[in-house]
Parts: sequence; C-alpha cells; structure tokens
Amino acid sequence: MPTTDDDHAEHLRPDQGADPHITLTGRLADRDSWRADNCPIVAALDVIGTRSAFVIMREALYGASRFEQFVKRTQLSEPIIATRLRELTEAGLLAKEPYREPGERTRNAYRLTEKGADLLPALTALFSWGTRWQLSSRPPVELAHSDCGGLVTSVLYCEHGHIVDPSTVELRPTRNQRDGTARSPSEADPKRA
Amino acid sequence: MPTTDDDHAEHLRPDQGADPHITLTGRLADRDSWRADNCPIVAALDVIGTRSAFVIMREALYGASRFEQFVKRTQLSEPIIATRLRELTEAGLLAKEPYREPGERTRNAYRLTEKGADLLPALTALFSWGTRWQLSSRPPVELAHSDCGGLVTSVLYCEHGHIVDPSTVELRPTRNQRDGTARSPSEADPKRA
DNA sequence: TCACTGGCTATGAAAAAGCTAAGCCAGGCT
DNA sequence: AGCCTGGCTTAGCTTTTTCATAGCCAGTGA
Repeated sequence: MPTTDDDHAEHLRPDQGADPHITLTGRLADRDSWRADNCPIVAALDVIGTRSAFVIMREALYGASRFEQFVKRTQLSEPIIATRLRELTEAGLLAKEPYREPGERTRNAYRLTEKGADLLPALTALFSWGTRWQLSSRPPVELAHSDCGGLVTSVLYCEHGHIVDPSTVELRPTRNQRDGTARSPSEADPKRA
Repeated sequence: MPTTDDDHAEHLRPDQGADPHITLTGRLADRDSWRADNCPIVAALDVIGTRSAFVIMREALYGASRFEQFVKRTQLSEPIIATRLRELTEAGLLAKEPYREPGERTRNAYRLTEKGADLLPALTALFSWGTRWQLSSRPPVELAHSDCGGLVTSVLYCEHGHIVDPSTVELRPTRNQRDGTARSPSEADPKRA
C-alpha cells in the first residue's frame, strides 16, 4: 500500500469505519484553539456522574419511588442511596412527595420529574450499547415500543426528521436563533482562564 | 379533589407528566420479584463509569487520537489519562496504532473503534440533556446534521421506524428470536445469589 | 405510655479516582 | 556518543465514592 507524505493525512478520514469521529467545523475545526468549558456532557455528569446515580435513575425510570424500593432493587448501601436521592432531588430530577398508606404514617416518595425522565434517551443508549458490546448473552429484559412491539433504542435524529448517520454529525459553533450567526466560543464562556 | 382508597393507587399512573417512568410488563411487572443482574447499563458503566472516561470518549469522538491531545483538551492529569486510555483500549473502544511523522519517531495513536463510536448516541443524549437542563445559557457548540444543517439529538426509536414517546416504552422479558417466547429472567442469570 | 419501624444519619474504614511532581526510557537527530 | 523529548510510570497524597454497622427519631398502633 503506498504511503502518503500529505501533511494533512492525519486529519483526513481515510476510512469511515476506521476512525469514525465527528467532524468539527468552522472555528472549531482547530480543536486546540478552544476549550470545552461549559460542556453540556460535563454539566450532566455533575449531576449523574457516579455509577450509583445511574443505577438509582435506572430504578426511578423502572418505577421505584420509595426509599426501601431503591434499597432492595439496587443493592447499593443505604447511606449512598440516601445521599444520592437527596442530591437528585436537589438537582430536580426527583421530587419528594409525602404520601400515606392507610394505617401507616406519612412517608416520602421520590417521584420522577420531567427533568429526570428526560434521561431516558441516555440510559436507553447505554442499555443498547451494553447489550451489543458488553454482555456475552442477551440480557433477560428488553426495551420495547408498547404501540407496535418493536425493540427500542436511542438513535441520532435531527430536527428535520432525519435519522442521522454518525458520519454526518458535525460539531459547529452555536448559531444565534435569529440570524444564524455563529457565536464566538468565548462569548458564552467568559469564565475560566 | 376527592381522594381514593384504591389499594393500587400507587401503582397507577394518574398523571403522565407527574410520574413518567416506563412500564414493566409480563413477569417484570412485579419489580421486587427479579433482580437486575446482567444489566446492560451496569455493564456499560463497567467500562465507562467514570467521569474521566466520559471526557476522554468525548475527545476521542471529537477526533483526538494522540496522548498529548487528550492531555491538552481534557485538563485531566497524565496518570489518569494513561490509565483510562489503556483501559479503553483493552476494552476495545480505542485501538492503539503506531504512526510516524517524517523526522520523528514512531508513536502510538489511540484510534476510535466502531465499539467506541457506538457511544455517540449516549454522549449525544447527555449533551442534549445537559444543554436543556443544566447549562444556564446555550453552550457555545452544537451538534448538527451536516446533510441538512438541522440540530441533532438522541431520540427513542423502534425497529419499526417509530419515534417512541417515553410513555410508550415498556420493559419486557426478552423474547426468543424464533418463536417470541419470553425467556425467564433466571434462565439467563444463573450467577449471583 | 411503650414498642416498633421506616427512613434516615453518623462513624469509621476501604477502595477508587484523581492530582502533583519527579523520573524513566526508547528512539530520533546532531 | 550525547542530547532531547513524547509517552508514559512511580510515588505520595487528596478527594470522592462506597460500604458496614450502629444508632437516632418521629409517628403510628396497641
């Protein structure tokens, strides 16, 4: 196979399957000229960046709302469950709601909020990824669409209704809503050196 | 508002917006009768369950492949970067490939593999979630579909081509491929007490 | 009033994640 | 041969996560 002396060879994508990263466009193309301050992924991980938080959110999405349910279903320790439930409630992913069974005293339920439920695509994507790549056999449970019975995964989708192939995803400077002008990365990131 | 003494009131979903968890069906409906052993989400977190792993995968998807690039772009420490790169390579998400610039000695590049690239839906979902719920202003960058320019997120999608509303997602026992018979949870989970 | 109990908190400990700083070393150039 | 340097590793440390265990306490029923 002939080799190339092209200085840009490293930046090119010689083989879609070989190095399938997304394309950085505009001023983002030079990745070392900007920092990923205010990264939304890191912002998400500020709330749910521990293994125990993921597991608790899994059970919240599976319908758990009471402290004892989280204890039984996650196998995490009580101090950790209490701490995570408090943090997730303070962050708005769960809402503490008093409820009372007849003959028993008032307790609190940790109800899933819209903010918490909106993690379903992320957890579904991890569910699919883990199923495909990590488990040696199919898991005993699967996610399905109750309307039609089809299996559910998370896919990349654009606002124009296209299923987006990963090779056609690009990272670009955020555009102002009104005129489409790209915002300077530093414009929205005055913090941090 | 009248209250109900219905014993099943807690299990019902009185308000779709109030408690938007997914529906457990079949023998999974009694959540305390099975354990989430071999959970694909936990299996995924075995590989990528640290904040630093997420950040490194972000940069790999943004095109980083050299050790120094990960150092500059993540602000993580070198020992941690080296450890995570080794672990992600051993797990198959990155592939170590020697390359050589003219006049320089051979180095290794950490190339994204198909397995690694398949985390894009999960990272995109976290990107969207963080954008919507955590950042006080829009991030300076956005994900777009290069074919049409539309913004990209992760959505729930079923194998029959439907965009799936979260309220129509269910967790069900995995069906055998041939005859659709559900597998017993213990069938695939002989391990762990 | 007393016993019970669900939902925590407190304590101490272990392990993991992450950091700073220093150092090693192989291989390229002079 | 010697110097330089990118890519690590090592050592020591801090912080975070997580655990086991014990205990507290408010509120309910007897």
